[in-house]
Amino acid sequence: MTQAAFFVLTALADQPRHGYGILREVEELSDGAVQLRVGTLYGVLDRLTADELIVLDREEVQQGRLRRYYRLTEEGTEALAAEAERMAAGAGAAKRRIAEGRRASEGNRPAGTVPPTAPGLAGGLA
Amino acid sequence: MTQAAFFVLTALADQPRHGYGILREVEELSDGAVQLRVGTLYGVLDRLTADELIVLDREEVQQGRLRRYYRLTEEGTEALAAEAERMAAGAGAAKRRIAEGRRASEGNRPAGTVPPTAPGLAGGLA
DNA sequence: TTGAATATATCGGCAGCCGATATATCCTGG
DNA sequence: CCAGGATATATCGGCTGCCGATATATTCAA
Repeated sequence: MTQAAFFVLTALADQPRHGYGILREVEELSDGAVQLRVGTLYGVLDRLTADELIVLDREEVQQGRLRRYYRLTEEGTEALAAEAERMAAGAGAAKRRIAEGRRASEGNRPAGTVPPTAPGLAGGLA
Repeated sequence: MTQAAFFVLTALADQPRHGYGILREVEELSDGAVQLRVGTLYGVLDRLTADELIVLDREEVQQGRLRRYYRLTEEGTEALAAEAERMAAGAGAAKRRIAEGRRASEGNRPAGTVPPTAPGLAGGLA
């Protein structure tokens, strides 16, 4: 799953939204870190629809402007949950390895000089 | 940062590795979930080198076969840590939103019928 | 009346992943 | 002895997918 698809699914996870609303929501939920582009959105929407991860919920006309609302399917919710799990596992693996690398480059120092930052190495990537 | 680049950096986070070793390491650290392809690897390696996130550590000849070892630069370690942070935040945001969506679709039901599965809503996305 | 925000959509360029392919060595099994 | 698989490097073309630019239309504020 691409980054863009992940964020679209995430934006739709709590409630149905229309295209432009997804754009704003992704920016907000990522605290401005992720800016989903208009040119990216509709391709993603088409692909997610084709994969049946999202579905057209309804169409509304608000103040003369068409709003096309999408919502997650059950399959889409599962796919998003699985992806979130993989990302969390990947992030955890990276963090542990960085810590390992730091320990290795620090070399053997007199016992007790290293602050106990080391986390447990439990858990892998699904 | 692409997924492939992320996993290459992760594989290199604890110690220098050569190309083929990265391939095996990524598969192992992801528990078989991620299979980095040979055709993908060298492009990633070139780009990461150009971006100075990794650097050629040394070359060895083991049993007549060349091994080209790469290692993370300080910048590479920082970039990986930052990406891991973003991924963890994104994963957390997705999980919270899925939970919110579940609550919304469940509607108002008689108090006490819903098992207390709801996790804490702490943390945002950087 | 001009510009920004809202709202949709398309298209071409470019970046990047992947399968196929190539080359070469070493080891194991038949 | 030789075929096949693992180890190890690298390249190339095709396809997918992101992004900037562009187009259209309405509403509202300056």
